[in-house]
Amino acid sequence: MRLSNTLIPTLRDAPQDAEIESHKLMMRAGLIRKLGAGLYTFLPMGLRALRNVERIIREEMARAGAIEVLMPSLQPREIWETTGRYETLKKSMFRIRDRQDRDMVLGPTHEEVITELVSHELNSYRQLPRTFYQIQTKFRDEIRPRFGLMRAREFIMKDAYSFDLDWDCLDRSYQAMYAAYQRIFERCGLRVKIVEADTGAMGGNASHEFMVLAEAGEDGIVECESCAYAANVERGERALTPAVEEPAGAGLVDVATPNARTIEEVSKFLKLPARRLIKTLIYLADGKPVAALLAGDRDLNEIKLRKALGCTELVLADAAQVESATGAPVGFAGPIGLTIPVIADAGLQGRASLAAGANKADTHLVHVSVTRDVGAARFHDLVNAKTGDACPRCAAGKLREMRGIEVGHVFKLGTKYSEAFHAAYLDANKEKKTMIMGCYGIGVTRTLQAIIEQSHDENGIIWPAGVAPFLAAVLPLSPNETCMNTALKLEEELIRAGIDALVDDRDERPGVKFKDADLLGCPIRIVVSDRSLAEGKVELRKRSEKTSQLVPLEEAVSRVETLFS
RNA sequence: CGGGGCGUAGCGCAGACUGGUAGCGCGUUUGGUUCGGGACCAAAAGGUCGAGGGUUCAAAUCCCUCCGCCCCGACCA
Repeated sequence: MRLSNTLIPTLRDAPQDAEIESHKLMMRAGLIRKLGAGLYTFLPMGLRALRNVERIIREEMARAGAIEVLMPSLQPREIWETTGRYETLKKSMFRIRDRQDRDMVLGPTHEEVITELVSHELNSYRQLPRTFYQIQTKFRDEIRPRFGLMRAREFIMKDAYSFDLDWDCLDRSYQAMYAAYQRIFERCGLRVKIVEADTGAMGGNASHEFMVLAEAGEDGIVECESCAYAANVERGERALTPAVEEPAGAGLVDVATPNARTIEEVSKFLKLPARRLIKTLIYLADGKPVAALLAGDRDLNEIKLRKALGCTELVLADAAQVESATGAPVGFAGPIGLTIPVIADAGLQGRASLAAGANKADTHLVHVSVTRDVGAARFHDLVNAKTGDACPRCAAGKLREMRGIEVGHVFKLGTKYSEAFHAAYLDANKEKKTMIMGCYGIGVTRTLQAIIEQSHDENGIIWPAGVAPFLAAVLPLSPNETCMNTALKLEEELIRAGIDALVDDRDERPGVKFKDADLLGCPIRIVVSDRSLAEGKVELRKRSEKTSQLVPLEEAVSRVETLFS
């Protein structure tokens, strides 16, 4: 491909709305352009790389025995009502009406569609197990689209669904997908961390996320320094050092703490470290107030709290609700004397000599003993694990926090969807059984951006060979016909060898071509110029390396081939 | 949805407080010189200043309404 015959609009400066490196580079290298919030056009370079990711996925899905289908994005409301998700996902779905006033949705995912299909088409144990997948555009009305393709409103996803005979069978399907995912991300040049994940609203009982470690990642991860344990913070646990009962000590004392509301202010005022304070948060669980207790140096995990309470809706109480529940303004809530239910983080069990709000304006209590003063509370794991906590799996390990971009997610779903759609089969004994499902997603467009986030330098993108839009960039440097013709001939030979090459045939100075070549990030750069041509040679350089080598012109193609064999 | 910020040429920005009819760098076009890490000289094109309304002799600038975009938070398969 000649650069002058395509559209690769590189930018010297990144648009001001691009925040993270990968987003800036996708804009600067002319991969994508924005149409609106969370809506992007793929330009030729972006599309070529995207197709490469898709190709890798298709190859690995085929190897794992999954079957490709393509389902509609536009879906009738009814199938969403079948599973009750028309209500639960209402806010995140784009909903539209057709000319007959029928309610439709733009599919945010396809469990309903595939299960509806399978319920009609598969009905014998002889036809199972089966795994279907598609690569399809999804639509989600994200509260806040951000970071380019990382969280878009329209994006491409590979989603796969397994239909199994029983739970053992599901385990095998799950394993096959898990292994396929490892291969896919490896071939994409990504280093991924596989973590235990929360199953969220999808239901099901086991789940792993494939995370690309990156500072810009939206997900928090905790991992053990010495064993294999790693989990999304949504679910990550910590080992509790056996609850040593601290002596209760002196009785409760009121202390005036004027205007000290936050943990930081109270800590400073009482000269106590945050971990000796009890943070009391008032929540409304399905509309009813409840107090959640945790140590001052901890962050509450709402997913854990919701599970512990067994409620569906959980919102932090507003100032008025806090005041009516505790009798004190926000900042002075404490567990003692509360009439609402109290639930406490297990890490507080046995602790003493703590401080807590007194449920009275400008007042805190000191010498609080959890056992003596808050004994009636229920204890559950309610907080996020953090760096330095003990590993829940191995004795010695300490946890550390990291951030990641979720590029893949595998779930054991169970029967939530197969039951709703009566996806069942007859077994060898003519008994009717419900299929067991798994589902497996890869954010394809997000993966593309994650590759750039993980593989770039100050000059631009460094494409891994498997996904590069072009494997080689050919730069005719000298402004004469010999040089240009040599470059074009080289391109032909590369194509004949099955290597996609991009020839920078623009009438530009060397510096411009070098800068753009670095920005575009093709794995191999071939410089053709009078200087080396005089000796019958061209210059080869890997994008990932600083040094180049001179090779005879006629050997150039074979040298490129060996670099990637 | 709450908080904050932004919207002026393709991109990055100044001008706004203190109203007087729009500017800089890069990019683009033409001509010339140049040619190994974003060249130089000369000439030029390109803007309903996000939209609508108001105040004023006069609005990019002041006021009101709306729209779009970004960040933090809440939220979320």
